[in-house]
Amino acid sequence: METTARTRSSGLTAPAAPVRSLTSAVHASLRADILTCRLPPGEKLPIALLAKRFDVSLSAVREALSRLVADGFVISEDQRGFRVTPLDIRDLEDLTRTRIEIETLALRRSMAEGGAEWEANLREAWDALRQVPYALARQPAPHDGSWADLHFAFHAALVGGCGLNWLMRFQRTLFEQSERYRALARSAPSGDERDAHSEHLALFEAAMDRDEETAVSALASHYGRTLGLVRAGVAAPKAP
Amino acid sequence: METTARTRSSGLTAPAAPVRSLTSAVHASLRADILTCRLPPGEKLPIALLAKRFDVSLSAVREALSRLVADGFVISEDQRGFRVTPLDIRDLEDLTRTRIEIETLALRRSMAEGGAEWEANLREAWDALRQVPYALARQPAPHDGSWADLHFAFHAALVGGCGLNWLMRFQRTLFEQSERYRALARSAPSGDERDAHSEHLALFEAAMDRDEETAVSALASHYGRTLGLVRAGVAAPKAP
DNA sequence: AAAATCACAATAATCGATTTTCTCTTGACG
DNA sequence: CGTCAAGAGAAAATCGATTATTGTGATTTT
Repeated sequence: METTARTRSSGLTAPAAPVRSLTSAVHASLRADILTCRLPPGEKLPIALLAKRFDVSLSAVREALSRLVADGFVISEDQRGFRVTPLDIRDLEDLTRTRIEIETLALRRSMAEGGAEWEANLREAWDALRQVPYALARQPAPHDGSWADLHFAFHAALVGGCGLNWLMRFQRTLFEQSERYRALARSAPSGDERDAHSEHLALFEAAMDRDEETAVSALASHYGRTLGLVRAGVAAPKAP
Repeated sequence: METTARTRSSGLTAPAAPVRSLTSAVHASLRADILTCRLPPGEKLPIALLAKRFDVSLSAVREALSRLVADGFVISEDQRGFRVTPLDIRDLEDLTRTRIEIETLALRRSMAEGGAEWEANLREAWDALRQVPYALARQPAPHDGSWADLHFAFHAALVGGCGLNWLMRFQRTLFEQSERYRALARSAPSGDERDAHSEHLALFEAAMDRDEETAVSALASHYGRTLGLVRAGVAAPKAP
């Protein structure tokens, strides 16, 4: 029963493995570039070019791309290669609503069934997150201990007591997908000025108090705010 | 606004594309074998062997396997190759509970918000399903118009009015994962003797009546029954 | 001038050879 | 006896070459 701190790769960043294959390395690198929008949505991903850039063979790139397709970050069409999955505002709305639905579900279950272990993990995640200033959220890439990484860990800990692995997997998928929209919003001129700290704090306290209604509404407004910010950011994208 | 009957690839079987690349063909074939447990859970998938069997190169197989990893039907470990994702009873329970949670959510939304189009699609899916005897569920592989295919289409239609694409995607994922357990149960000596027809009928009628509570409980017991059958089937697997 | 056609360049898909990493066996050593 | 280590064999990962497809733009046809 692996419980607490191990390698402390909180989650968002690549799984524990310290890169055991070239393919994995390329996959991780591309993934980070996509998550942060350094590789913009819709961008063509020419295999030969990438192979040169990473100094590996075509096959390695191809397989890395296949994995990204699996993750939903890249799309492929037979005979027409790969491209970064496009983003659009309609998808973001769908994503956000689904996120609220799923996490509400999971959060309720966690609060109802979560034991001491859940509480401990949640507190730990919150303690770690609170110490990193939100300003660092713009860090180039997520890595162990980065704000993005701790942010994910916090939200994962919130629903970590629900007892349903599949639900948590979906939560993760949705979180990662949203990450790209967040990156987009951050790069926009309007920036994102928000008090993430107090939003998270409210969430944390309501959860620890097992106050379902407060927690659930805090969650919904937290995500609603994210949606608003991204919408504003996308509406006024930086000049080409 | 693509609405009604087109190619009528109801869903479970491979997407419309008539196999545009070798890789896609291998992927589809392996996928079908895994879904039906012709390739048993946990089975090693040696690349060279598969390449010979399908008469294609290593790369093609490798990429097909990568895609299956994405689908969750295959797992891979760097340097140690691929194997069919194992099944276990704990996962099935998780899967079933999550399924009930998610579909309940989606079904409620559909009933609350679904319009005439939703009703029409649902009726169409039900009419198609009711005409195929459940006995044919044992058909070797899902294909357009097979019971498995129509069964999926029916459940997809049920939640098709929820308005959340992500939720529907998850519904699909869960359905496909369950398909493997169903196959397992069918192959077991205890078989699965059940009145799927009336279970589906009850579901259909409650949904059309917009009777949320009845529909939701019908859904839960429908899946609960599936769980029970599979459990029985797995407990008494056919001899090695 | 617009549409259809053809040849060429660019890019993706596929292949089979080569290199690297694991795994299993055999035998020495504690 | 059980543990550990070296080495042969098997399998996976990687590579770069080859083949097939697509897209483009010039050329021809209506």
